[in-house]
Amino acid sequence: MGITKSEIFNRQQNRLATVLKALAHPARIAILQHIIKAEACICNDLVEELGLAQATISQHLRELKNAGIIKGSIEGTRVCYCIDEKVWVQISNEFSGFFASFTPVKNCC
Amino acid sequence: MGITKSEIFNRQQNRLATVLKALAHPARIAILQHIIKAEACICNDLVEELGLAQATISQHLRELKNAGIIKGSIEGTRVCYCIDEKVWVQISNEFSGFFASFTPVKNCC
DNA sequence: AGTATACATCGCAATATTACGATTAATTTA
DNA sequence: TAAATTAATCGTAATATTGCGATGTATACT
Repeated sequence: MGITKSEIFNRQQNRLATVLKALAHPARIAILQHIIKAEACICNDLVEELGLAQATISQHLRELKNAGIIKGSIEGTRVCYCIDEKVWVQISNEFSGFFASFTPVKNCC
Repeated sequence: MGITKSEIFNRQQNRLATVLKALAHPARIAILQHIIKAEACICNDLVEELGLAQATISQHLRELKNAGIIKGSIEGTRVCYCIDEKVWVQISNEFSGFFASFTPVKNCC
């Protein structure tokens, strides 16, 4: 099949999985780290920084943007990307909530 | 191509991406939530709980196991799965570190 | 021994992802 | 206006993922 059966899972599970998928690629991790490090925004620098083709970087940026993690604003011929603070905090909280939901048990394995 | 160029990213980026990928599916999120909720371990219950075929659940469990997130111990004809506490904490810390690395800036977008 | 139970694995079909060259669109500079 | 710059999109090839039926394997029950 190859198609995820989203309808059998709840909204939270699908949402979490979607965000995780957006983050689940080394190039996209690297892109986010660079955006964070550069403090300000980025664009074509990433192509030189990462050593991937421009089309590939653009595709990764689109995925991050679709997930709402980053946002871009047009500045002349360039596009300035940066972290969407609101979403970042929200995701961060969802994640800590998820990880905090587990508390070690002794009676198993 | 369809193949990720892992060699151009560092160990941390690849590691983070791998773990994220293992978590990035609603079925695997649901499996983890069920294991956590049931406190003890699980096995065939997941097939009835989630409504996916046994082969499919088994495949998802293998991915979680490969990522080190869960571990299973054989108990007769059954296999008891549970969260690997050590790895869970480690991942949790890596994630909070990653999210904490961003601090809001004003001069952009 | 023979049957039942619980999982893992194989093989397949449908679909998604990754990467890139080529092209297009918009803006800036000469 | 022409050329240059920047980035999005299209099309395509290679590969990965998702899901399942069928089959294999190991242990438990009778």
